[in-house]
Amino acid sequence: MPLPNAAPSPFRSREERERDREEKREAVLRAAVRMFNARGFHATSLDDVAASLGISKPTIYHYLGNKEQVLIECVTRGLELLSAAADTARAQPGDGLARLRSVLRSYALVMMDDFGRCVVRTGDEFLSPEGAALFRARKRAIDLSIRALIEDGIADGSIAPVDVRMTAFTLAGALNWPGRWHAPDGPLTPSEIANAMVDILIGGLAPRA
Amino acid sequence: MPLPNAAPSPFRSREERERDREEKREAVLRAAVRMFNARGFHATSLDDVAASLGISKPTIYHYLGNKEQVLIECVTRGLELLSAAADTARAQPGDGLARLRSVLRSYALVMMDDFGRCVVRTGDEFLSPEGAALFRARKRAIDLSIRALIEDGIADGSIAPVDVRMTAFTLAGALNWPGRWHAPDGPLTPSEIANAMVDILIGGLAPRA
DNA sequence: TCTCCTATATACTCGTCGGTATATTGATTA
DNA sequence: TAATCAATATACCGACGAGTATATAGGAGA
Repeated sequence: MPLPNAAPSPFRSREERERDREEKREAVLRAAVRMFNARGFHATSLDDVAASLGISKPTIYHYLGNKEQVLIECVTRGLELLSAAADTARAQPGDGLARLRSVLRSYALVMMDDFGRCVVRTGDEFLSPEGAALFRARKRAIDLSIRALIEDGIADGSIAPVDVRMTAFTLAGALNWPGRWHAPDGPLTPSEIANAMVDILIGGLAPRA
Repeated sequence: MPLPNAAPSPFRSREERERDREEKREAVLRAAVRMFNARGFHATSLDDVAASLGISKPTIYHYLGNKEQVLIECVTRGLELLSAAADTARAQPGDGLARLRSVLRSYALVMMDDFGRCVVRTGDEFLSPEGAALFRARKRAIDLSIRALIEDGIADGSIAPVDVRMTAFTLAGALNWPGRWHAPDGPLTPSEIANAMVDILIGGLAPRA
């Protein structure tokens, strides 16, 4: 076992080196997604991303294959957050409406995260046909999760008998939007925004009789 | 006065020439907006647009100043459709909720039009700072229109006492979304989609007691 | 008729950017 | 210690695409 207060060795073990590498990869991704979100994918050059990290472009290519792959990794992370939100909330107790509410809230929060934002700001047109197909498939899976939850709610009577497909589109559309306009330094916290939006969507506008 | 059935003269008067010019300008804009929507602004070259009309790039420059101006004219047309929708529906009779419903419906329909789509697909990041400022100002005006309508409805009791700002964001977000996913050849007509979405937004998901 | 304007094309410039070839340095391993 | 591999840089290539210089052809007006 190591001595207490042992000076950190400059010699890295195999696992340490692998961890370093992973860390650098992540740093590239984080820098890239921020710039993609701020300026748009096509308007961001990998030279810019590299410069923002104080490195050079070939270093990025050392960690990631090409520009599209950088984008795909970013959206993939966002999609994973979204899927995780859907899956965990779905496994919770409560009636359909309560579980849907929970999913919607998490979904909205992800949309105010850098990687979540990237999902909604990345149109199919930025990806190669194969990339776009994968992207659509993963979004579709999330959509189906939400639909399933709505169906549950209708079945147990906690949700009104709405058109499931259109409802899922409408909810997702509304909750995607903060990905485009929300500024992290605004007066409202993501949590407040998520709560407010979900309440409006669940309750509607017409006054309750 | 002209003879009945006069053969159309190949010699154009001044007004005819001006009308011709306007028509060609419009044709360029229509071709451009379709391509921008399909492939994205940056991925569409003016050579592509020109080719789709069977003309050459300098001809586009003859009618429009530069690529950004082409985009600005496209979004402007979309924004005008949106403003018109808001203004005409707002002047109609009925309580706040009824008028809001009418605006939302029109808004959704515009989002399934080429120029309306362009508004929602064009991020600020595609525009120069001045262009973006103008764009934001016009979107803000539309947002304020919708907020005013919501306030009217709350005042007359036809709308529940919701948070006006967040509600406007939520509604607009939901209705913007068809601009990104709606395909003109889908099974549902724009009118059906608009109706379904507006019903969901107005009524909410929770069953009425 | 001579000139000017409009509409259009061809052919070019020039900057940007994705991607790569290659060199270097230092640590790892046989 | 020699060979190898990881990490990084500099310098380059090639494509693409916005925008322009310039030519032409024909109608409009003086």
